[in-house]
Amino acid sequence: MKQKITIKTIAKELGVSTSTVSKALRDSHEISSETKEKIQAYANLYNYKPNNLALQLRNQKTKVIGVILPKIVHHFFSTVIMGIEEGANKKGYNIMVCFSNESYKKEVETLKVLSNGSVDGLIVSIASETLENKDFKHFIDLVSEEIPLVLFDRVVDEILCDKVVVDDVGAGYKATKHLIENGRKKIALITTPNHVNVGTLRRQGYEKALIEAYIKTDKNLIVEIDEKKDIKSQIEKVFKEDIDAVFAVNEIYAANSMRIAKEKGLSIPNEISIIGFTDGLISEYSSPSITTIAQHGFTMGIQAVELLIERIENETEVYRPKKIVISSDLKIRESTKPSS
Amino acid sequence: MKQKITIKTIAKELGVSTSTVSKALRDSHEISSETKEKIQAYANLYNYKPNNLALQLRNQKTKVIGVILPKIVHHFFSTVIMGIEEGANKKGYNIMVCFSNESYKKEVETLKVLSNGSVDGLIVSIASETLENKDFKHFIDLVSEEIPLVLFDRVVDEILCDKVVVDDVGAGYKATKHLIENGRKKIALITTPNHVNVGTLRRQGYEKALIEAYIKTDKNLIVEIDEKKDIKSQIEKVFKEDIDAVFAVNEIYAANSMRIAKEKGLSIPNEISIIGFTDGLISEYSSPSITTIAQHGFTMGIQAVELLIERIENETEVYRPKKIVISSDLKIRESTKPSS
DNA sequence: AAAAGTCACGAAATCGGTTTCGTGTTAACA
DNA sequence: TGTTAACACGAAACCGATTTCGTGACTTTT
Repeated sequence: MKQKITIKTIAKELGVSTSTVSKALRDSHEISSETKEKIQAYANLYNYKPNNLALQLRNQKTKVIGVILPKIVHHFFSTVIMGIEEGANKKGYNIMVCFSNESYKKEVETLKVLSNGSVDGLIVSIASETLENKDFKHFIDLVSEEIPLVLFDRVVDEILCDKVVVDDVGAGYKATKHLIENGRKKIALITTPNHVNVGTLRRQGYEKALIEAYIKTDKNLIVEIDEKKDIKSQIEKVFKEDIDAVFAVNEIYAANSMRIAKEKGLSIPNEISIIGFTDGLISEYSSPSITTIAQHGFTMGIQAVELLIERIENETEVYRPKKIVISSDLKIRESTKPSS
Repeated sequence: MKQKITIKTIAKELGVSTSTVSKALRDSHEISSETKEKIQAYANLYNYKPNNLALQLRNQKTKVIGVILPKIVHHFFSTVIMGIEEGANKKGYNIMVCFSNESYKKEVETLKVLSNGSVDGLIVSIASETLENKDFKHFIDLVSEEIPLVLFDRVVDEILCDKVVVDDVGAGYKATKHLIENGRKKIALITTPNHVNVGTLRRQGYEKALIEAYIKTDKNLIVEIDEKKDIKSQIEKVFKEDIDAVFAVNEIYAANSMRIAKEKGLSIPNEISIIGFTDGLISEYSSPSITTIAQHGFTMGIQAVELLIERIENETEVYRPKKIVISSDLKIRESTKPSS
């Protein structure tokens, strides 16, 4: 990189001190207008830009927010990032995005690197491996260092910090209830393994709706997907049962279910109704389009970042963790309708 | 944030100088093993972590790469980010992601902020507004400041820097040729406005394939989508023409075309074949699944970041801009087949 | 004319590290 | 015993900004 022009260069070149240059550039009243003009002209001419690192070091703040996500090729996380970025930008912050790729080890490392002063605060959604092995020490350390932290979507009670979550139980309930109201009784649930708690919560909602309708939950209708194996073949099994609806906890599972249903010659939504989660492009553009629970990722991002910046900028306040619950909406499309 | 422990704290506490602490922590031979152990033990106990900002300022490098994208809720850009992140991480870099949201103004601002010393180099895909008004001064300034810059996908000749692009002409040619080989003759092209040059290039490939097959290009079969208006209604117009195939330059246009075809009761791929661009989830999961040109976003990301880091770490070299062309593959699925 | 106040600027500390160079003490060698 | 070398550590400069405090030169007041 080309040698950058600094305050020192300007000072030497114009025969003044660095303090004078600094003050002149910040338009201080201490400096005569003559000198100011001279310095400002010079700075403009050589396109002087103050070095961010120096400012960050001196001010003890970076105006950067670290974001750690499990993955990104996923409509929900993409929209959350958009929200975070927009909210951050509005307050003059930039974001530094990293991915854990669902790996515990990478999460720990990334957290360590970012918490060394590179960022003023962090927004994280926990990696599934971490959720599985239940080791949250890296987060707890972070909290005890009092580095502002907001968890979203995938959160756990063990970590005492601000959180933004979807009303997963309510969402699972809404989805299931919608199917029941459509006259469906044999509803399959395609969900994640138990340790990914959002899956568990959505399942609770599912079970609650069934109980209310006096339908016995049937374990054979519930599939916990192991993402390391082939997804489609795992879902196929449940189609051997007698079912008239599928509730999938994400878009991919829903799309796979639909494909299987079609292959089996089942008409959607007549013979079988399908409902998904995450209102992404697949749901919108598949045919029939898929009824989903819209998670409002953008809103979550905005809320998370606003909460975080609030913490960063008002650290005097007593620390009492907040939890924001975003309600989700049912978006009815073509893949569900009352059974005839 | 809690007062962080610094080298100075340790020095004072143990009655040594800061230089001694620094050396001890870096395991210098200048320090006696006694002293080293004492200092290291203390540092561990209080969980000392060196302040990144201080190091960055001193070393004059941040180990951060800035990435500016036009948008992210887009499968192609998501995969590129994944590639960039993975490549960066492998070399010990982190990435700072920003979005221009296709806006010229935001692109200029973001570029200014990031080039103030916050990053060692930049990877950018140009905003469409910038392409439209052809004002590249902010990029040219960047290059003249010798800040390492790699452009990808959306690039222009006016900016002299490293570039990573898809073989767009070739891809457009491959797609069109595939349709022609399938016996299609009346091929509609759904593309972007002219200023987005990837669209233009793909169109060149389309025209080349037509010419080779002695098919006259028909302007009525070409639609340039204005994304500010409703996409679907713009595409619908071309369906009033007599067509037997559609080549769409991205996934969204392809999905919309398919939807329209279905609504019109045209059978896919028999009566009409559809081919898209960007091998994303929509193409994979829609039914019929869509034949596409796979852009290899992940590879592009990796290549871009490797090129950039090469520049950052070997600045002595004479500067001769490189251009890497990633070839794209045709991924044949259900939406195309020979006409009977 | 002496005291007080204003103006315009510079010296130096600071942020948190690293690194060069210097120095006092002790051990080894001639 | 005098010289030299090795050892273990500290002082200070440096990265690039900001900011407090001090000061010399004038001007104004009494």
